[in-house]
Amino acid sequence: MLTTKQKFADALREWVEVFMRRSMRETVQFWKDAGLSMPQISAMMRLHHHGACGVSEVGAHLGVTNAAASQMVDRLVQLGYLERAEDPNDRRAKQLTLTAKGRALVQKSIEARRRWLDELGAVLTAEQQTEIADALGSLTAAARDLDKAKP
Amino acid sequence: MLTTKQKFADALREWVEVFMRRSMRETVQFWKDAGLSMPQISAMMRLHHHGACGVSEVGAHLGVTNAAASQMVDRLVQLGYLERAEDPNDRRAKQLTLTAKGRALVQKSIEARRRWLDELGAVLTAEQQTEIADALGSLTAAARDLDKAKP
DNA sequence: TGATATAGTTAAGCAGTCTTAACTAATCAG
DNA sequence: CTGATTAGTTAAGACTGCTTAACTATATCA
Repeated sequence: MLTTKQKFADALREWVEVFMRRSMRETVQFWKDAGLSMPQISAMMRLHHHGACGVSEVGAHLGVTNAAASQMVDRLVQLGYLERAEDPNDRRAKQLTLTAKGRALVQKSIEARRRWLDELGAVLTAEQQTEIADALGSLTAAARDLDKAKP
Repeated sequence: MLTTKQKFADALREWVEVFMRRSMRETVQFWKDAGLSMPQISAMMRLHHHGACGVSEVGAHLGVTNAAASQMVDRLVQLGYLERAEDPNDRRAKQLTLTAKGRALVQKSIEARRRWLDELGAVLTAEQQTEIADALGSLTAAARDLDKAKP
């Protein structure tokens, strides 16, 4: 018989198969339509979620050298999605932030996914929706804790 | 005040966001270490989940031209991850399949994500795990229904 | 049979990503 | 102050990924 742990892992694995493949593909497609690549998306998402940071942090996040990060940031600045200002505390460092244009694009990408998720609500009862919302709340909290523990 | 529907949508959106960021980053990193890129991953995953198919199907899946798909497939064949055989029913078409080497790599990537999911289970109580498993079950079923209705 | 459509390949060209190596400029440690 | 470290940039070179356009070979239709 299956243990609680195994059932949990199986449910999660199945969910990943159905959802992730769809969501990942759609997301990449959205950004490709906007003329941006995976690394560029990752960089902008990093800034959206973690706020301003330096060039090396972006590089570390993507697992590339500072040189690569610098070049990529430069392209995003040219395109008007990022702003690259001098850090007032350390004049060697730069503070990267999303411009209004950058924030708008991130927002649009999030909206696009939301529309698909909304369709799901339509085929579930109110009771199911409440249960699922609660369960996913714990799951999200657990994932965030794990991220904090070892980012 | 938030409606049931809104709470549901928010919980789902948040979870997808947290999971996507983490999973996408880790997956891409894993394959980069193996010397492969996102499109190459997608192509191999497509073959893993849907079985053998032709070059154009891979292209359609990735949203690129046949020429691009053909070139990419060629690289994967050179690297020994894919096999490109003639379709016996239609000699114009090719049947792409994963080689043993290709299957091994896909398996290793799936294992890598499973480890993270295990960690997630470790910080949740048995009760929470059961609730979440149930919730994800309904969610996955609903998503499959939706896919059948309009694929 | 002959015209047309389909599956895939090849070539040329452009842009993005990445690396290493050499460099500038600012900060820090002694 | 001097030397070492740190943040970031720049340049050269290799490679991927993509596109369009031209091409081969097979299949289908009338």
